[in-house]
Amino acid sequence: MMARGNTRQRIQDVALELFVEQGYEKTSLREIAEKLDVTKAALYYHFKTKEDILISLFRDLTAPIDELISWAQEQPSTLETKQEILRRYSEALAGASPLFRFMQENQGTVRELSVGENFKDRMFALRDLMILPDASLTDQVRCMSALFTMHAGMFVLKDAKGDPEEKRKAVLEVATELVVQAHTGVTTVTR
Amino acid sequence: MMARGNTRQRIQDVALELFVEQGYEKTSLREIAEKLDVTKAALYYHFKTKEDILISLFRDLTAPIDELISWAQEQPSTLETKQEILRRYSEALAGASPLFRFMQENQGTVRELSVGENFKDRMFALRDLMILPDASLTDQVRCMSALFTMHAGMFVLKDAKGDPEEKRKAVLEVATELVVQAHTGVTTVTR
Amino acid sequence: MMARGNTRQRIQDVALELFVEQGYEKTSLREIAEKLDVTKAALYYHFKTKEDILISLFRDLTAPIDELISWAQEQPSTLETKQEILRRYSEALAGASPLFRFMQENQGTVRELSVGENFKDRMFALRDLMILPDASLTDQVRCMSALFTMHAGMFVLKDAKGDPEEKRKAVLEVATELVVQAHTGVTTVTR
Amino acid sequence: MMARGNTRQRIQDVALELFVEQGYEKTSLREIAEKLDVTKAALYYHFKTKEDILISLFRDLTAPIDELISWAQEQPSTLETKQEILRRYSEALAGASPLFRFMQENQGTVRELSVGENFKDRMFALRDLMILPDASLTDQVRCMSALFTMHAGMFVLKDAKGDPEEKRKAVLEVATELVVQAHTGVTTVTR
DNA sequence: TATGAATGAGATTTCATTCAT
DNA sequence: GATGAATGAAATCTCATTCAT
Repeated sequence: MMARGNTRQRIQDVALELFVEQGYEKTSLREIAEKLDVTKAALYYHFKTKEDILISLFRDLTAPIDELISWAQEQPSTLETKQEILRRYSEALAGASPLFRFMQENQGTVRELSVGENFKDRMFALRDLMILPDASLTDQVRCMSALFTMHAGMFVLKDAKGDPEEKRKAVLEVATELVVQAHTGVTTVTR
Repeated sequence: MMARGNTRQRIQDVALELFVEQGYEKTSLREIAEKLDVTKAALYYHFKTKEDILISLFRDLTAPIDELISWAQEQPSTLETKQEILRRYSEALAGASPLFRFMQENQGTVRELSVGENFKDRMFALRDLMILPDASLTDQVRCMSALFTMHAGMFVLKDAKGDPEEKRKAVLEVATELVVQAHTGVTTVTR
Repeated sequence: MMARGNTRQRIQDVALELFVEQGYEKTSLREIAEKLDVTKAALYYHFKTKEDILISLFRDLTAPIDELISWAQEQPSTLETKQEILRRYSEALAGASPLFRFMQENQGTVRELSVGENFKDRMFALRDLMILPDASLTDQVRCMSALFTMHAGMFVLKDAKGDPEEKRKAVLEVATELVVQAHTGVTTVTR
Repeated sequence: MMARGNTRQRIQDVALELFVEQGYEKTSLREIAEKLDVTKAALYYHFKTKEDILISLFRDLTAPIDELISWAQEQPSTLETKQEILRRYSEALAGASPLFRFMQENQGTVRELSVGENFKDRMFALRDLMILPDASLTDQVRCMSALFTMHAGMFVLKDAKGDPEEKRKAVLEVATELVVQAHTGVTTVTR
């Protein structure tokens, strides 16, 4: 009989780990339960359904992004604000990177989960904060690209050599440049 | 009773449609069979397993990319070559966009399928063709970002207004700029 | 937080309500507990098992019937006695009509519960009190029919218009006539 | 490997037997499958859900009753018609008596199944055919009682001694008398 | 008096797959 | 080329029940 009281948290941890590793659909509750050395029924004491575990995981991710969005919506829509958004977003991503990787790799599955909508909404909100309404198509692509560079960058560079913090900086730099360029039509020459 | 003989093709079409819409795991053979108005057993006459259907779909996607890669490997590693790679890649993507979207949204699931490895290999080959071995971290990010911009661009801009061909051009333009910048340290000012 | 001490009673009330509405099997302890805003474990403080709740409910129903039966067994087996039995039975039924309805609609489930036997025994005892041992088959049917008319009448006429007390009287009248007829071979002409 | 082709029918037979014996809820598909020596999955080849098995069983019961109802609706609403209805109903019941007993004993469970409504509708249709719209409350009870006498009679007299056909006749006789009485105000003296 | 946490057993259902015809 | 019938494995989920606190 081991120390309890943290079971809910432990379920979340193990579930996230397995969801990331194998995908949501391929991870069974049996697997989660076995890894925790509890019964399947115990999972149902803490979460109403399998999807519920996922949802609870998402709340932890979306909270910081929600904060970021509402902060941003109160700022003037200047280039400086946008640079700050990217900076903060970069940190939020780094802080929840496994979940984010899961998100990225399971879009298809997650799409029809109730949580999917929520996430999409966040992405669109962010996009609207980055984009200039009357910008050229090319500049709009730049802004989207800035966001996606940050998403992708996180785990694409995972197997590249180098310090993670340095890599994050490099990704942020490229993303920032894209936004600057979308706003000013020039780029800071970086060498 | 209509003339058949094209069942294999029809299976592929319906399967792709459903895989894209719902994901691979969530699509059952029953569903595919019902939509085709044949029995599940009929599917097994044409394909050895469910995964086999997926693999057959991938061959159609990977073939053009393989051609692109082997063509590129015989070219000199110049900026012009890379620009041409992006141009050709853009077209390959546009030609198989549903499958590509499926790929993107089901990375997690597809990863452990035999087909997953194949795809990853292609991506790495492409990356190696775009990147300069001794480039700065930032420039490497730019090259990756160029590739991902193209992936994302396809379906992120799906709901944006405007002609698809124009959008493709805009995406290609931004991607090209990123690569140019990674190679020369400057950007073509686009206005 | 309101003053308690009546929890046992409240459990019985809610359980009866749900058992009647959904059947015994389909009603879970979770449901009962939730409706009472206590935990399932609390139910187990008051009752040893789920079946125990049912049994406790039955005691309230069977007590008046038991009284009726033992009273009847001490009376002479005359037509007047039988009419009085029906009269009293009618009142007992009216007083516990939800439970009776449950009984009626869940015979199948209740049959193998220990409580089932008890109930059947009561029914047979009543039948033996109503029937003449050497009566014709037809007259025996009349006596059974009298009893069942009363059971059914209660809730079959539920959606019919009219005052419940009047309906009870009408049912009792028909039942009484059946017994009279079984005993005398004639019927009181009622118009 | 035994002779097949009749599996669907065998499932229905075994299911009815167990449903009658233990109730619908308490009968598991495992049990049915085991008794048939097939796997649970085989049941799902023939029926979409557990409820579906029940529904299929009901169709066999309701068909003759439906015929009876539509025949009756085309007849003049005379006493003779009503006597004929009872006669035919008696036969229909005798022909499907296990199913009917199940129905009677599982009203609670069956009520919310889609099949429940159907059944209720039939009962109401029959009632409307038997009842005189402007009859006294007592006469209405007599008509309902006639119907219920027949339902109950079937299996209440099961353990009584005597030939089933004779018992059926006796039940029919009592039911008929009730209807006659409701229509004429007198009873045929039967001795 | 009650709760929080958990269990063991079992329910219904779904799936990919097989094979004789 | 295809079907009808079935299987074995596993999935999600529910339930009555227990027990330390």
